[in-house]
Amino acid sequence: MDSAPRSPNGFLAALAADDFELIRPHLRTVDLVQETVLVEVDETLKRVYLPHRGVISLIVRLAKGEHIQIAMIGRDSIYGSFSALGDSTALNSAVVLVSGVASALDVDRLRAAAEQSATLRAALVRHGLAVYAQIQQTAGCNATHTVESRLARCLLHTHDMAGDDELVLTQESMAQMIGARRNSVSLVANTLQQAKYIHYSRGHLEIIDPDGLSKTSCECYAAVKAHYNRLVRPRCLS
Amino acid sequence: MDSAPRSPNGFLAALAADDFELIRPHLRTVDLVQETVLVEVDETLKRVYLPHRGVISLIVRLAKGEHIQIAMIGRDSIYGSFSALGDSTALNSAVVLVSGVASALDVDRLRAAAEQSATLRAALVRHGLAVYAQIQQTAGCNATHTVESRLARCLLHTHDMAGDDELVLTQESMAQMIGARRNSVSLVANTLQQAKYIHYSRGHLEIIDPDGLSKTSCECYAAVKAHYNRLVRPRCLS
DNA sequence: TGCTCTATGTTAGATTGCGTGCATAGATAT
DNA sequence: ATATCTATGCACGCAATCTAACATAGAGCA
Repeated sequence: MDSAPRSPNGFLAALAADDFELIRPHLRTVDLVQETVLVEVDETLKRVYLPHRGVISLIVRLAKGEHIQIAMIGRDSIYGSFSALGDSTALNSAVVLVSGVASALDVDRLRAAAEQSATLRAALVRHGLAVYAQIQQTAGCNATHTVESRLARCLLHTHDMAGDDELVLTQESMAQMIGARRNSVSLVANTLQQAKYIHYSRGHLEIIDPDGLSKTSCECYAAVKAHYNRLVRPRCLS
Repeated sequence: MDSAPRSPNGFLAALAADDFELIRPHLRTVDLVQETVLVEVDETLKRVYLPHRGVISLIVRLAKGEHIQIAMIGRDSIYGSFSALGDSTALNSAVVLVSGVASALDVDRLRAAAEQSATLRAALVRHGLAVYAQIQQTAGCNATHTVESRLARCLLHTHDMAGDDELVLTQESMAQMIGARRNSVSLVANTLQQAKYIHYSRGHLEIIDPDGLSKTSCECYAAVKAHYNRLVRPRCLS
């Protein structure tokens, strides 16, 4: 019970031994390279991804070329859980936000395994719901909260998901994540830096004071964390 | 094939005969009364709902007492599909937005049936994903689109979901749906009325020109419709 | 009929964030 | 060292929306 985790990915580590055996032979390790598009909306998802390090960003592309981030997948979770349970047409686009490493697995293999195991299906549903919880909170947050709150929230989430204090992120990409303009982000990022919550320079961002960021963030950070704790019991959102 | 539909609810009507038989004995008809809270976030969902008429609104409650609508469930779909597949703790609150009638079914019964039938599970996943698609579009929409576009989109969706041109809806409730203030809604609702797209009076709203509303609406309406058509093949979002 | 409540209309000022453009400075290449 | 590129800082005007308050008019009730 207190042995080292079988996998650095939370989804895999929490699986029952039987379920893990069903998919273990098919796992491949892949690099997650920042900016790589894993899948676009309406394409068929071929592989699910289980990050060990790094973050996958789920985004909705809008008509004017904007792309709004709706959720993030990190080392605690899996991208593509619902695809394995049913329809493998991607509902959104997935892009690597922070470089890292992941296990990858053919959707068909995972689907076959899920058809054999109710507990595996249950795990996939729970992880899918954790993403669902993120998305609904994003919807509420985007409707009413300020750019400053949303940025703080987003940085906290990224920090948790990546499990690393240093992130490679420009203000431009942060702006796209929260659906704001770059100059608006520049302003509030400056404020956060002066408050010593973060430090950044030319695309390198360091989270110095997560508690400080929490104060600036809206309640959405805590709300998502609570859902995650119940559904996924993550290591990084402890 | 061209017989009358077995049920006025799209989810039930599209089920294979075997799957329908699994749950038919447990269906109960219930009234959906406007403003009724079906479940609050973090409560255990007892029953799933399959509207024949009327609309159920899924909302996220935020810290300052706001409640933002993230999706709607109408006569084509089911509220609680994911609860039956896995975790039955509600991730959001569900409130009756437009009065009507629904079939209701104990979550436990549906879960038991789903455990016996892979095709039933697949249908539940597809309907759950249709809601997921709504929520992610709401997230993007709330981030960047104007109150006017969002209101037009929301009215079109409600119109489709309810399958009725006349809705009982105040400007206050519309405002809460899209996460805006009542006076902002008053302004744009006025514009829409002058354009002869809608007519309203003291809580009674009539959709006169859906095509006109489509022009005012952002692309999010069409995007959700496309996902629905693929996943659910609804009758009302033809 | 008159009273009251609720839904809607309207206004004014404040604020947030956008659109645009440009300046600056660190990083990289030559 | 110089040039160039990219990330960031910043400023100005503008549009959308919020906050707050008040006016009005149907609807229902006494």
